[in-house]
Amino acid sequence: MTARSTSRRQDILEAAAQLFAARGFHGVSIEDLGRAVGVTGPALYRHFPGKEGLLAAVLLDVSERLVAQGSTLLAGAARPEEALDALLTGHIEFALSEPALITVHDRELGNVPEPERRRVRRLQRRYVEQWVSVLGQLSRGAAVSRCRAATHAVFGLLNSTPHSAGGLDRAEMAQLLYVMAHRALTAAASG
Amino acid sequence: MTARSTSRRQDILEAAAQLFAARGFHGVSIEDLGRAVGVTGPALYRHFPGKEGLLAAVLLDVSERLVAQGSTLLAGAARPEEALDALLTGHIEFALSEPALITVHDRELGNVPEPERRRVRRLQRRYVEQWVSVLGQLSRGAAVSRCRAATHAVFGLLNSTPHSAGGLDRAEMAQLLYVMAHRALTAAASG
DNA sequence: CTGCGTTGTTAATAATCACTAACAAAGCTG
DNA sequence: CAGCTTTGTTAGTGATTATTAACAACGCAG
Repeated sequence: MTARSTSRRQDILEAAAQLFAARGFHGVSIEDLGRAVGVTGPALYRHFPGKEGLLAAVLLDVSERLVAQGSTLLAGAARPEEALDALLTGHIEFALSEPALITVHDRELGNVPEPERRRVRRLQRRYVEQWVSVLGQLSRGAAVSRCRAATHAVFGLLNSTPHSAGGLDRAEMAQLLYVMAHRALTAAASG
Repeated sequence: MTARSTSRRQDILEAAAQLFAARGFHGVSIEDLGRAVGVTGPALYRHFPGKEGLLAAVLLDVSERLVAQGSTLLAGAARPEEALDALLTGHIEFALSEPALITVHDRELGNVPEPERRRVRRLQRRYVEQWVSVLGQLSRGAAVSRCRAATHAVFGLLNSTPHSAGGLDRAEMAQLLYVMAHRALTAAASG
């Protein structure tokens, strides 16, 4: 694999994330994807096995990055409070930097074929469990199912960024999301 | 319009909400929609002008119901604290009762053609403004753009229910969502 | 230079899709 | 009962789609 083909492949992945986020998997054609990187549709088959395989590559990439980031952050945190702070800050940074990836990540799993689908699900589950374990440490006595539901709810809050997008600048938005998510989680952990 | 045709029309709308929520607008065919209510595909054209018109009807219905519910609740609330409580409880009830409608409502606007699209957008905006006005009363000094962002974020939190779905029973989930959303909003209003 | 792998192209294929046309049953209205 | 409306059917039609085939330019290794 040459340097040129690597960057072309990366261009396709990024364009695909943008288009899938904006119009949904079935709302984007192979021709659309090619045009977005300046080639014709069938050229994509030189880089990916097909449309579903392209989506699978996008989802595997984002899922792996989230889990890897989570592992790194958890390893560097001494106390659970620090861990929660790191997870929140990291996820917010990710959501604000790559809104298209975040959108595709929680909408398009259903269009990924097996066996990649199973792998993506596993990674998503592992990322959720990283949050759940921190939440469990912070709230003695809270049921795991409650921590899991709270984590999903906070993901919904944080991942709403791509859809609201609006009037706040990035720093204000990051701070707002942090304080809202933090309060929501501590409320869930102590309720 | 006979009683039978009304119920058939309603059946189609409900089936369409389910299918659009599960697979996305472009992931559902007219044949799929017909089969879901026990008729062939083309029979739908007796009740709706086409696939886009059907989606528009679904979105107009849910948008109107949310605004109407919001108006009723706001009219019955004496103080802003009561209003917020009512909006939260009402939205949670809606999201838990009709997850498919909630999902379609915040994903499929882009596939609604003009001029219905404009009407749906207006209704969605009015519903957001109902929340924003209450939030503004509760937090003197907070910028409107901040209140709007906080409202969108809380919608993301509350509307995450369809995707997590999991281990909690309905009453527990409702209470968890309430406390998380309430804390998140008061944090946003006072930060 | 020669030859080969890489990365494109255009053209064709087969499937699917939204939608229309033509026709049929069935119920209400006169 | 006769006729019109409602609601359905099956059989097209034309457009779009994902994918494959066949072929061309191009860079690079020998």
